[in-house]
Amino acid sequence: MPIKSMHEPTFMILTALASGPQHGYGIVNDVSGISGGRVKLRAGTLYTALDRLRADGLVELDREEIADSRLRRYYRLTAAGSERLAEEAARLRGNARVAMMRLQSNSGMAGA
Amino acid sequence: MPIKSMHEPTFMILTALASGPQHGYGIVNDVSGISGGRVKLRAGTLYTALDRLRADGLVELDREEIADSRLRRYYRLTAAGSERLAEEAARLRGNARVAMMRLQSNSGMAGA
DNA sequence: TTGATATATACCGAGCGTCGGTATATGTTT
DNA sequence: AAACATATACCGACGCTCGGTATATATCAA
Repeated sequence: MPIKSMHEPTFMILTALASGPQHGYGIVNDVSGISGGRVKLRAGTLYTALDRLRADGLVELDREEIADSRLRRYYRLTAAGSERLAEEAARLRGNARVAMMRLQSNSGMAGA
Repeated sequence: MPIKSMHEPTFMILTALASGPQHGYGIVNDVSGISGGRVKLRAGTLYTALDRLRADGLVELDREEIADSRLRRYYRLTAAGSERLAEEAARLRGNARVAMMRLQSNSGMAGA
């Protein structure tokens, strides 16, 4: 069966991890930055997604640290996670391309 | 509030209509084609989405025809629908770009 | 002529992922 | 003392899609 399409928050989490391991809160901030403030990950979304991505083998635990007596749990992309993200990115780019081409070739059609 | 992100089937329906009015079944076939067979719109998804998009003012009824004693209901993008699709396409392209850049700069990191 | 496939519309329950809120806990800033 | 940032995690509600079903006509194959 064809690969099911991914939601934006999930895609952004994988993208955040594509530049190296990060902990949950770091992902939230990174995603906010790379999306121009558009995607504000909710705690519920983040940790639910992280658990799901781990179960799917796309993300795994990197290490745990204690910073200022607060736990930091770092996650990283697996090889499968990188592949999956690459596929998704290619799909998004393709979809964007088709839409833009069609919009452009019909840009002057109002009322025609 | 920021514009909520759109799911792939919805995006594809708008894209299909970006090249001109089409009826429901035509949209299904068009979307299958432009997605390389990846997105097979279900009847439930299509008509539910069409109703929602009409309620949101992104799509409107174009005309109705009878072909071979079967009803054909044509839909078209509104100006708001075109704008919305353009925004979405730009967003997708941006997301794909960030993901690809990050994957590329980390392409040789396995085991590092 | 019976069944399968294509065209064409539409509804419905189930499932999944996100949203929004809440809880817990520590450190810093006002 | 209150507010805010850091940091994790759970939970109910909501929305969109999935998968199945229903209806109806036309064509094509067994």
